[in-house]
Amino acid sequence: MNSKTVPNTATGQKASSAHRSYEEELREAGIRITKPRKVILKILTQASDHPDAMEIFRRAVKVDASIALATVYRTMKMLEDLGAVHRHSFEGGPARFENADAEHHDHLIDLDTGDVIEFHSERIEQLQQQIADELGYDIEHHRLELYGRKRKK
Amino acid sequence: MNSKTVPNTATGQKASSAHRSYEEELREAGIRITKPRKVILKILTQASDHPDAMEIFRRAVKVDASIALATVYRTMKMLEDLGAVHRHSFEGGPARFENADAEHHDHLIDLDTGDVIEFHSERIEQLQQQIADELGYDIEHHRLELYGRKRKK
DNA sequence: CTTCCAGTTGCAAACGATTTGCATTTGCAT
DNA sequence: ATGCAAATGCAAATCGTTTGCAACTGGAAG
Repeated sequence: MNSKTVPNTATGQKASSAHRSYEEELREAGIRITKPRKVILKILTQASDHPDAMEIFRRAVKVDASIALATVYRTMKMLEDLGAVHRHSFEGGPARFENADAEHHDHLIDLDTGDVIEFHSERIEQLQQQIADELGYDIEHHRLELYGRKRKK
Repeated sequence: MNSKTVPNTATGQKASSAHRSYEEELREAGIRITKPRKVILKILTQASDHPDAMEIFRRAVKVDASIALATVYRTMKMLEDLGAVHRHSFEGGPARFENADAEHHDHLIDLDTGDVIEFHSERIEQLQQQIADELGYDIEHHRLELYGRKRKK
């Protein structure tokens, strides 16, 4: 009860089916695969929502009570630097993460539930590009978030 | 060295010329106009950039050394609730504020300098609206930020 | 132009999210 | 098995922001 992929392509299986497993990525990058990391990576692989660090920590502790919150933060930072996950800082709240290997998309955040719905508009992307061009800038990345509530009726 | 309005309509005078002065707004809302508030409001009226609370505080202290940072935060919250200023939380950094009575616009943040360039695309607004419609949502507000660097050459 | 008190203030302590220092483990290449 | 840089857990530190509280002050009422 926290996130949905909207173009709703297939039928709701594990939304974030990593193409290349996280462990493979770490191995390729020459980064150690430790016990706490395994736990966190598994949680991320199974997650179909956009959990924040504390939520990941809660799920991790259930598997291995000795894992520290700091390790979750360190691991998420590592994965972000590696490009394996994306960090989103929605309105005020804590940063929330999602697997990076999905196609690019933006988010609509349900103000009542916190649910995150993903969407994508090629047309908007083009317009953004065009605007940056006109302003003489190269876009590194962007952020488009719609905040709203389910339409009544 | 921190913000520019891009459509660059007129020649760079006080970018945020409040239509209705802040003091008028407070008065109308039945909110007291105190000494520290006067200082902060003046700073905001003169600001042509998007200062954060600490920056507003620094400028305020030059005028009246006894002003507290907490007062700046409280005043900004008050103005935001009043709808007189907009709060933007760009990438990680602290919240930055701007006068609310300009026409709606989005932002391009210069990753090298922190400068904020404003832009507006009616077409993008329409597309966002359309997307929300399709998803069955009413947009409360949105956030579109482009992060980039000045194009080389 | 006093009086009065709810609204405001300054200050310091509390906060939530995240990061960091450090001494202790632990992957994993040898 | 061995060695050591990398990673961990823990606690303390940081950053931006909020809050409790006692002292202070606009500005409406007299």
